[in-house]
Amino acid sequence: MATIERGELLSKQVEEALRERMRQGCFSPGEQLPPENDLAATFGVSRATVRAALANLQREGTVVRRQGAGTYVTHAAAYLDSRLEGMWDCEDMIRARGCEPSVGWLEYEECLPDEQTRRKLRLQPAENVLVVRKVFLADGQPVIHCADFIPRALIGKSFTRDDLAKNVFAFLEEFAGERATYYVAELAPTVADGSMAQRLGCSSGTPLLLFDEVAYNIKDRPISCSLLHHRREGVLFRVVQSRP
Amino acid sequence: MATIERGELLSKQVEEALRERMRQGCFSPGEQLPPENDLAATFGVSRATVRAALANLQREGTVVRRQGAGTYVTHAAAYLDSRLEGMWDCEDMIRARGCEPSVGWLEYEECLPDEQTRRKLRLQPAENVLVVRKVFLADGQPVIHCADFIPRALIGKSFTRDDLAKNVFAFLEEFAGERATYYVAELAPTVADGSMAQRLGCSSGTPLLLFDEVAYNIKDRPISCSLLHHRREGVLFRVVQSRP
DNA sequence: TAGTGGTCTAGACCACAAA
DNA sequence: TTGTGGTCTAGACCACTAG
Repeated sequence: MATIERGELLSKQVEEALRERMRQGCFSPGEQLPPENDLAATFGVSRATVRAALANLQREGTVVRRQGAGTYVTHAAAYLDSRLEGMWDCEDMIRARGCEPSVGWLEYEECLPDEQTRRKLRLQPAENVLVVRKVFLADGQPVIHCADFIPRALIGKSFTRDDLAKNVFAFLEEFAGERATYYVAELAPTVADGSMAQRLGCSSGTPLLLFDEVAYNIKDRPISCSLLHHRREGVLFRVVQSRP
Repeated sequence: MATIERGELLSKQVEEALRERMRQGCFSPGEQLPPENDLAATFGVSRATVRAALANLQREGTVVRRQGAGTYVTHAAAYLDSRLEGMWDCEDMIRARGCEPSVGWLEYEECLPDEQTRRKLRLQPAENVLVVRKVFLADGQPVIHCADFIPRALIGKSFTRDDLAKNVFAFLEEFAGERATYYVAELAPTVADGSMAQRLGCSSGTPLLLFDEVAYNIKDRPISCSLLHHRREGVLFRVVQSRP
């Protein structure tokens, strides 16, 4: 029943097989999973491979494990789509809520960054940045205001306005040959000011969730920073914490 | 130089040893770490053990790894204290920002929960909850308003007002014999209304970050839920995302 | 005491990146 | 081509929980 094949990652296949069974209700929330040795025998893989799969499920909160007691299914599996973890793209976030994403407005300019941006990107005083501002719509309703700042010097190829509608990380890979390996985001609550309210189609004073992010390449060099303002109705952020 | 001993978790010791060297500047941000085989030989452990240690460092964003290229130190190690991950306690959050935590105000009551709370805790219609409301201070300044909801039936021992000043998870372990194994939190921006503003010593309309949390025990039963309102100045939440 | 998950080893092979 | 990290195995022993 496992249909585990060589080729794909074995642990990923085991993980997906377990996930699928949970979706089908074969294992229900609160129930205990078979022991690792049984699973290893069932799938025809080593116990270490099963453990890798279970570790992934545990990290995302789908199962809870306790030494001596067993592995139990949680009902958190239902929340998997709205996780804060692994979010790299505004349009994916919107899709995760079951809406159709689009870009409703876009403008860009090349200019000298303000002091804070300059420091975040570790730029020399006279270095320019490309600033891209957009509003993302979910089923036609504005939900996210995004401002991306990219060091001008990184951009090696010429681009068009359409290229800027892409995710900043995709843009960086294509036009700067830079890959973001990690980012650091700071979360803060804020309220919409006049221009933000106008662009997001809400009234001034509406609460917004601000993500202040800086992305780095493998060499730990900052390659972009972004300010993302999320409307409360637009995106739901969930955090699942589990402990041993 | 490693001083790895039997007894403690080997992988934890390796992890700490590497962390310590990074703190001492022995490995600086942007630098490459020695290959896994070298580290294994240096510490006198197997490569799998080294990999477990590196996986932990990678997950928290302290290092970035790429197949074929190597393992690199990031500068994100400096942010380790303000992580959203692993936050289970308001006072710890406040300490993480270098402030002294205290409880500035506390009130509690036993009552019937509203419909939303009842559903979150999966309670029968007539079941009571213990509601505890407190305000946490950071160096004397109010920063977090916390409301905890605990099913009354879970509480087996009698308690005093002082017991309620504790972390809800510590309270549950002591007075209900229940351990929280994971929680699900939803983040949302909001603004202070009249009473909230008064308790938090801010003006009405001040932006706040709301955590709407539900905690579960190992059997996937909800054992408490909480509404946490954070002032922007009070707590800094950072999220570090890394990708393979 | 039996059975569970947690840790560790030694070795193998593969995929990928850089010189 | 060389060296890196990524995956997988088979087996061992330990720590904890429950009956």
